[in-house]
Amino acid sequence: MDIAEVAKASGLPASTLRFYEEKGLIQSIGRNGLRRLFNANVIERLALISLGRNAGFSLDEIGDMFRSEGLDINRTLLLAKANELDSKIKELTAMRDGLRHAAACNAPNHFECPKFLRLLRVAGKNRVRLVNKLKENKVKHT
Amino acid sequence: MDIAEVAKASGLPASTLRFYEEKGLIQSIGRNGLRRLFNANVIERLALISLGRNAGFSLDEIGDMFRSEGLDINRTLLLAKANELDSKIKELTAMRDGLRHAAACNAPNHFECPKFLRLLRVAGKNRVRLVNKLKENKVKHT
DNA sequence: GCTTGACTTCAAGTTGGCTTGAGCTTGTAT
DNA sequence: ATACAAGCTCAAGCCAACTTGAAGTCAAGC
Repeated sequence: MDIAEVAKASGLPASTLRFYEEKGLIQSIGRNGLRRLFNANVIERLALISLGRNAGFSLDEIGDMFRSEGLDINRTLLLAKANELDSKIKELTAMRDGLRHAAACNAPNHFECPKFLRLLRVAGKNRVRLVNKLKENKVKHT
Repeated sequence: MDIAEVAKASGLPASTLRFYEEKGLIQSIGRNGLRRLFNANVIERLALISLGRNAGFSLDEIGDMFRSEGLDINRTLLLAKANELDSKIKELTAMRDGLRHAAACNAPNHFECPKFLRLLRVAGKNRVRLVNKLKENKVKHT
C-alpha cells in the first residue's frame, strides 16, 4: 500500500504516518522510487497506537510496549500499565459521580455540599497514589 | 495567605498559581504592596482544578465549569462531562482488560490473539463515539 | 517525452500548560 | 536605615505530538 491508502484506511494524515515512522512506531516495507510502501498489517498497528494514545499513553510508552513484545519485560510493563489504568478508572468514576451529583445538587455552591466534596476526596486519594507511582517510575528509569 | 503558603498547602509552585490567576481560574483577594493575598478557600478550588486536570479536562473547560456555577448551563455542562467520562471509563476498562490478557496470553504476538483483538475492538468502538462527540462540540463552540 | 500531481525531505510553526530568567520592588528583620 | 529574601512582571523557553511550508523528485498517464 502507498501512504495515501494507509492514510485513508487509518484515518490518519500522511504527515502523522511519516512522523510515526520516524519515531519507530511503524515501519515501511520498502520504497517505490522515493515513495514509501507499507504492508497492510500497519493498519492494525495504527489502530493499536490510536487506542493507546486515547487511553493516555505517550508515543514513547507505546513504542516501549511494541519494542518489548515477546520479552519478559513486556509482561511486567503491560501489567504495570494495567494497574495504572485501574487507578485512573477509579478516579474517573469518582469524578463522574461527583459531577453527576453536582448537577443534581441544590447546595448554593459545590464547595458547600458535603456529598460532592466526599466524592471528590475519593478521587483525590487515588490521584495521590497514582502521582507517587509515576514519580517512582521516573526515578527508576533515570 | 500569601502565595508561598498557598503553594505549600496546595503543592503547586507559585508560578502555577500566578498562571492560574492570569487564566481566571483562581482570584487573589487583594495585595499587600505588590504581593498577592489569597483567601484560604483557594486551596479547595485548587484541589478541584487538580482533580479536573487529572480527569483529563483542559484548564479552559474547568474554567467554564467554574464560571457557570449556579447557572443552568452548568448542569448541562456537568452532565455532558459526566457522560464523556463514562465513555472514557468504558474505554479504559477495555484497554486494561486487553493489557492484562496480553500479559497472560501466549500467542506469538498480540495481533494474532483473537481475544486481545476483540477486547481492543470494544475500546475502539467507544473511542469512535467519543471522538465524534468531541468534534461535534468543537463545531458547536466555534 | 513531457506534464502533473502525489509523493519526498527538512526546517520551522502550533497548542497547552507551565517554567525559567532577567531585572525591578518591597515588607520584614536587624 | 539598610539589607535581603521573597514577591513582582514580562518575555522567552520547553515538551509532546503533530502540522505546515518550501523546494525538490519522480511514476504514470497522455
